[in-house]
Amino acid sequence: MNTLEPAPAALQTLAQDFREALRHSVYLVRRLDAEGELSAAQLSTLKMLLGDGVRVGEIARNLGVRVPSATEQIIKLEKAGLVRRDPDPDDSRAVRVVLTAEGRAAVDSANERRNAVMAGILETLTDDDRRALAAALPVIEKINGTLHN
Amino acid sequence: MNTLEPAPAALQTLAQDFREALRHSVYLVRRLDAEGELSAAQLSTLKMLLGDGVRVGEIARNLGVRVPSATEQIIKLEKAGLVRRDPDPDDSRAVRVVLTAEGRAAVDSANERRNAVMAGILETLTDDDRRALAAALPVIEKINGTLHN
DNA sequence: GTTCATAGTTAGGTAGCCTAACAGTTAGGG
DNA sequence: CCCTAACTGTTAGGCTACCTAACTATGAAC
Repeated sequence: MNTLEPAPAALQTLAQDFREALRHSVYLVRRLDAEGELSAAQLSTLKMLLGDGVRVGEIARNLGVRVPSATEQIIKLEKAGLVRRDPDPDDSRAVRVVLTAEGRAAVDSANERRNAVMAGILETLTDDDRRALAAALPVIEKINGTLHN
Repeated sequence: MNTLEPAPAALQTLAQDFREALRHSVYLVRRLDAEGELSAAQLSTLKMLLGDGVRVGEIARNLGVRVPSATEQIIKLEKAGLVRRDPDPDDSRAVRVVLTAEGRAAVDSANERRNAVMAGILETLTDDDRRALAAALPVIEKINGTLHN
């Protein structure tokens, strides 16, 4: 659209290719998550709780989902004994979700298992490949950051 | 685990970081798909049909889903008038799924819209960022390729 | 010409997301 | 004060996209 850009065609191509790569990666993420005791959504939720108690709204915002979706995950996790819902001392409307000891253990083991699978894949790459990947990571994170408005 | 590796810790870290980046990217993909006339699953299915007629099993394999899931998508697309199911002349058990003219148009427009959004994001990066990203793309594709067994 | 394998559909179930409607709590203005 | 508006979270109901199991129909092998 903008003829002042140096190489708009290259940008389009990169956009297309990157988008395609991400689309395929969704399947990879799916496979990493498939054989786990914890679903992707649950693991993401738990990870967020590693600090102190977190409110439901904040969990939803960080996950990029609506509040009811976060509530749903939290209820499942609570039933599984991985989180606890404490009343917020400062605001009795709010809830502070905190990890239980089991929850913490579950995060650790799920993370380790997934990382091991990914490390296994990365092991098959060349050093140059891994360097290129590492160099692009901050960029990908920057792109992902676009989401947080 | 393997002490013979030159830098196992770095590999673990890269695995962890890359996994994290991909996990976040799922939300980006979700956003790209959200405001579209075509769902992600439908667009992926349609894209695969740009060549000649493709069999249901092949579509499922390429999408990384089971055959009934592919059937389900195809039926929806057929109802929307975007694909046709022709009998396979060589094997009457099989079905050849082909794009209709509307289907082709839908792929094009959906692709263009999504690419434009992604290009808009990439535009905000530096040249170095884009170079790093472009360099990593083949690596990411290689990793994704791991899926196809 | 049974028997076994293969291609696809149908049926029924689950996870994870959504919006709309609700209940309880807080905060501000008359 | 209290009444209204804003906010936090839950409940209810619905959708999409996946799954497994069971089925139909055709093809292949012997």
